[in-house]
Amino acid sequence: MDTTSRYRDTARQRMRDAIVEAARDLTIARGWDAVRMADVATQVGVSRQTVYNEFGSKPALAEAIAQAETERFLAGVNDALYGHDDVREAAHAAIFQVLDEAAGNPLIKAILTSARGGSDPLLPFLTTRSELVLVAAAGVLRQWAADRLPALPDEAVAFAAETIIRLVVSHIVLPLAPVDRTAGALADLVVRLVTDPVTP
Amino acid sequence: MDTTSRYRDTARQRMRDAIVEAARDLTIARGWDAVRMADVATQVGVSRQTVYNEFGSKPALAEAIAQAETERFLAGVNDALYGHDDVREAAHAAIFQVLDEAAGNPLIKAILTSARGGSDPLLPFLTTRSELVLVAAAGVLRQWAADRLPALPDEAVAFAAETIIRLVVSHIVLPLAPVDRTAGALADLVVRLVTDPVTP
DNA sequence: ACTTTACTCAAATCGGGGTCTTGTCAACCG
DNA sequence: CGGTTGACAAGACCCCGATTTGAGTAAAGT
Repeated sequence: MDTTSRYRDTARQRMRDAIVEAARDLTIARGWDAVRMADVATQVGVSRQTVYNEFGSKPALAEAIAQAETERFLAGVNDALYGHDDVREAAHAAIFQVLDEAAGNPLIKAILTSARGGSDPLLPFLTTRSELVLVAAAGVLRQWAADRLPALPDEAVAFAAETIIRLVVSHIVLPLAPVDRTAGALADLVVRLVTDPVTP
Repeated sequence: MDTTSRYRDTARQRMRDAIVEAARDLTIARGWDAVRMADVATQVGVSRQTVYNEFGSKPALAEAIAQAETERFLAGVNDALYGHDDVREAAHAAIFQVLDEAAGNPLIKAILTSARGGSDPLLPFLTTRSELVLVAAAGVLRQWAADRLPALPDEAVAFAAETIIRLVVSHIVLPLAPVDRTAGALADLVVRLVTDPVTP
């Protein structure tokens, strides 16, 4: 029974993931309001009722999409940061990755930039999520700094993290230079923020 | 005739200014789409036809409003910068002034933040203007830096200016701390960007 | 367990009639 | 002349029923 229930759960989980993924793809393709629960079900190959059994409502499904996308995004940032020993290289990799993903993934872009007054026709409730993601991203950066730059005072880390996040979002919203150039400039700024003597 | 035409021109200019000011006030009060050309005319005390004679169309009037507001804004930044000898004080004054004005003046806020996907119901064509204003603001900062910090290389000035502008806009869009605290933190950052040794 | 079918109901969509605004013109005044 | 007034066509906008769509629920089938 243990194994059975475990199997059941993983199968169920697989189905949930498939539904979320299908809904995600449809959302990217046509926008959330044009996504029909029936379409999602058909695409996955289950019945509409099953989708309702799993997620309960359309907003709940949207929430699941947002959550999954957020986790993927934060994991990506985390991996980029920890994938390099040099501070500048780590910062560059993470910033580049975010800029690149935002350029190609409308969902991520919407999540990261919907905090503003912008009324994206996509997911109206991402406005709430946006702050959560930005706060979570700041947490990732702070954790990484605590691991790799333990000498840096918390205050300096917090300011650097917030500043870099704001600048990255700003460059997503209004890109002026190519992505790698921007990533390079911001990575340099990170180094300066992090190696600078504290304010006298 | 010289004096006559000059007088005519200043009278005309006064009327144009009055029309723009009235239209600006109405826009702030009710939003641009709710502004009727007839209301503007009545408020100034001229006929609707006169407004059309002066500006030609409603979009053209909007353009005039945006231009006037932009000039006032940039002049304010300029004055704040040149009103202090100390770099930190000058930066603080300018940043504070912009944050404060954006908080209280919806037009300025719209102009500064409409570049993004944000579909403000106010002036849809400010999207174009936004970039112009930000570029112009960068120009003001660069000129000031050239006057007050001639030793600083152009490249460093350009990066510092763009970075500060992006951060200020970011704090307008998503304010987290009180205005004076934000202004203080950004002013400190200006000092660091400006006094830092260049990248080795 | 999942599917199928059948149903309710709220909200979005559509259409059309009327109103309001813009933009233009010409006649009129000081 | 510079401004006002009144009139007017064209198009945008608004209100309001009629219709359709799609979310959500229930129950029976397999």
